[in-house]
Amino acid sequence: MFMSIEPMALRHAVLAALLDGEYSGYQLTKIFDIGVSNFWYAAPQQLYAELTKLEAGGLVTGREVVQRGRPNKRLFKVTDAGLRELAAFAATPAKPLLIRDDLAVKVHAVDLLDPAPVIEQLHDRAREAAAKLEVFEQLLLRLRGDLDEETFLRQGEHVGPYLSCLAGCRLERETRAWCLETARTLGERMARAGRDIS
Amino acid sequence: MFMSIEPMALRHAVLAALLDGEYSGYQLTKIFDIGVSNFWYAAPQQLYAELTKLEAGGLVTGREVVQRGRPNKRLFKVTDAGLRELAAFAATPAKPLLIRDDLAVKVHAVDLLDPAPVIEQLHDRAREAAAKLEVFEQLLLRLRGDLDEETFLRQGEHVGPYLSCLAGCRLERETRAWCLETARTLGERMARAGRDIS
DNA sequence: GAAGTCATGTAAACGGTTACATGATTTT
DNA sequence: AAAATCATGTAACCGTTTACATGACTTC
Repeated sequence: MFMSIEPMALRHAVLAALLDGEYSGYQLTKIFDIGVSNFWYAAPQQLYAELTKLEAGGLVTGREVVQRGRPNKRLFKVTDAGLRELAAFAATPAKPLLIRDDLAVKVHAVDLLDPAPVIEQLHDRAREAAAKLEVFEQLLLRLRGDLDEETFLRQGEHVGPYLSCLAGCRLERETRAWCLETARTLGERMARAGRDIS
Repeated sequence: MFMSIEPMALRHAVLAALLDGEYSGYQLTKIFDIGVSNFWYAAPQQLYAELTKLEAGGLVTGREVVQRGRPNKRLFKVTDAGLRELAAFAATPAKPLLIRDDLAVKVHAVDLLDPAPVIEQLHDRAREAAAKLEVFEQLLLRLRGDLDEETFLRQGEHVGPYLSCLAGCRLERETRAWCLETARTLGERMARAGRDIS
């Protein structure tokens, strides 16, 4: 059992991601790249390490799966103790969301810098956000099957992943919109400044 | 001078926050609580430590200000070397935004947990988002003075802080909306489940 | 033949958080 | 008299990131 009471945050994200089945460390890295990526980022190496710790703590169990033609893998699932841990976690007050955004720092300082590379990065980010948005929207379709959203949210059995994915959609949509607007604003200011010189 | 080339992320946020004047460590903690809080979180102790490192690296200079009735303070401003550092930072590709959200983890797992505390936390988060939104909107008003937004963005001199604040507004607005919607959905499902039992 | 995927780790360095520590002044 | 604000730090711990390491099989 774990002695520590509070921090250690990745742990709960891993438990939540494992709730709907058995996955290997490698498969988890894929899940963290897509389905969970809207609320948690983790590097692959973190996941392998975390699974080892969770297994040592009895919150997940692993079983070896022998494969032909491929390396063997270990599939993990959440134990009863793991579920209790998640329940305890869910009942304690959430910490406010902590943001740290490189690109916003650059925009904040843009008046004293060359705006061109910042504009380029805003377009990059907008493209990434659009791509993620598409992935999330596909995921929503898959999750709700042939029901429309309202019906699914009222009557579906597993709405958690759907609801968290909706948050991801909102974030990506706004990110895309802000990046494009900001890039346009900075671009127009650049154009004007160029004209003023010539 | 700093030897390391890339990570060390707080540093750039501090430089960006210091661009519009001289501030003490204590004042910086206030700025990180408000104006910068839409793209970076830092604990007070981090800021004191970071200022010390930045000064040792020549990226900021501090000057002692003797005060009566209050402890003396040190005011810091960005040096030319600091500005060059920021410029170099702004020109390198931004890392994708990394998210880690406790509350979304809980929502993701909510189907197997007691939804009541999660709903409560969603309301808490919605309230916080609304409060932050108000602060940001006041900040926007202050920043653009008596110009309307469009005119200010075209002709204003310092639009960086305004643009980054717009991102904060978008985020808080969506956060509030998602939290309230999600809380309502979960609440209605709870009510139905309660009726089904009785 | 090269690139990509499946599969899992270790170790070192870096960054962030929490707890502790101090002390004067101002406001309630 | 107590609480809040101004003002700055140290030390220990925890969590995250990066670099390194390995190897078979599959697809282009």
